[in-house]
Amino acid sequence: MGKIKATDVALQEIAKLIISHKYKPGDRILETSLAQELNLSRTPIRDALGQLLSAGFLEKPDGQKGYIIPSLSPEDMKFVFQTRSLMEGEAAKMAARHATTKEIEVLLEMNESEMKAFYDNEKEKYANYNETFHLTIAQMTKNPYLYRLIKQVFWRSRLYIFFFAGFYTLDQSLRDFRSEHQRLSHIEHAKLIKAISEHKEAEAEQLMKEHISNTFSHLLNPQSTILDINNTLDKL
Amino acid sequence: MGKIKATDVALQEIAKLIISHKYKPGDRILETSLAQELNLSRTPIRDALGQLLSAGFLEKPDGQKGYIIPSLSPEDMKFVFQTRSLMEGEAAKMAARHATTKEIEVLLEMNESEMKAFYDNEKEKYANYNETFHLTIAQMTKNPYLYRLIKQVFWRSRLYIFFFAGFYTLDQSLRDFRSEHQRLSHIEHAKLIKAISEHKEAEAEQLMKEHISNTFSHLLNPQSTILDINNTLDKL
DNA sequence: AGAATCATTTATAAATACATTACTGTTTGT
DNA sequence: ACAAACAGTAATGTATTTATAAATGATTCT
Repeated sequence: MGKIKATDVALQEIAKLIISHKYKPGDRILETSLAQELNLSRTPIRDALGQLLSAGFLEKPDGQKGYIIPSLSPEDMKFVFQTRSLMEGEAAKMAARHATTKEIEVLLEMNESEMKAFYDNEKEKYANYNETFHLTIAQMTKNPYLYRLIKQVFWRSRLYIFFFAGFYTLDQSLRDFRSEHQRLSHIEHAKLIKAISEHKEAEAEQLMKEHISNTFSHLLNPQSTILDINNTLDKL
Repeated sequence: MGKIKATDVALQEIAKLIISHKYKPGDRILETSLAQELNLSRTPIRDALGQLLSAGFLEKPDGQKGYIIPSLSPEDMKFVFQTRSLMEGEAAKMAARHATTKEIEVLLEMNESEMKAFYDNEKEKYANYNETFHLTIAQMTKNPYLYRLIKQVFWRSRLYIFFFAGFYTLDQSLRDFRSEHQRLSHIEHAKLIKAISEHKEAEAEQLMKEHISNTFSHLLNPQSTILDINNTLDKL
């Protein structure tokens, strides 16, 4: 039977600790303390930290002990989203090229659920559907390497999404504030699906790049209405 | 003092075992046997295998024991080089945008050494300079994520280079055969450096993509003269 | 007081030991 | 003869121990 491995438990839990702001950017994380906190031996913790490291979710200062949560900065954020734009733009293009009716259906269903989660104000769900959407398109390239790499940067970008978009934020006022300005990401998704289903490669690529650029601008500056069609990322 | 860690030793040694064809694509690798072979405990071996896994140099079949050397196929190879083309193409463009005189100098020196290694028929050195060249350009983007991902795919592509280009091949006749048809990669590098130093972004991108495409075609079919300017990868 | 040195504590790297799961070969039943 | 089932073996997952390196804090010296 499928048994859950301690390593995977550790992975989930560590990610959760970061997402829930228990550990913040800049903080040091130690194997030992985590092992205690999660009631596991250091081995699975080590494995999990290793994975998070290679996923770019953590960093290891060399010659020093422990791991650190990467500190977030607008510049770093720019790099992350720039990379996403390049890779996911290409992915959208390839998806548009090869998309089957079955795949389109899946995307449409996903978009439905996403919309529902949005109107029900279920942010965590919304975030999860968002991830699934982006990764599904990455998978539609049929290129396993592209998929793998996109997944990595996407994970890295989640750090920004979680810290700046106010999921799980303890500060309720900030939370409310952000909600009001939440972007209508799913609408952009819908447009993208349309372009993909019509096999319009260039358009799909363009829409994806704009979408990612919009996410970027909005995270940086939530009150701004997203109107700039020109790729914000390119201007930086 | 700087002390060499057992994990790093393991990394080097395992890579060497693969490169030297002691383990071939499709083979299963076991922690235990490696530990014995390298006279190390399982812990550093585990760490090293984990790193090679996330670098795409190994795969882990789930529900099964051991790691496997990914089996090589033209299709898989296409995916690898397609991804390299996308990412390194962009890298070349960005490098052309930001290149400083100092950086150009470094590239030129590298190209010199590369040329020398070629004429001295020092294949291993030649391969190493090649890697350094590509990764240096990736670094010139200043985007750490792009760099990291490029490094990963590059490593994956090395499997093909090592198995198909006849470095370290035990079969001497194959080795000789390949040598005669060795590509003048460094000449393409030189052209690329020129474009970068003149800040011709589009040209640099194009040259890099062609270069990677040429490498691909040549590995697939060594006797072919490389003349097709049209991107072979795009046609597949 | 402030810097430098040393001793102590704490954390990691590596090795080992134990528990669990996948693999192998044999046997048994049809 | 072939498949299913079982037992035994070997490899992995996890825990623990040991050895080494880093961080901390006290102490001394200037």
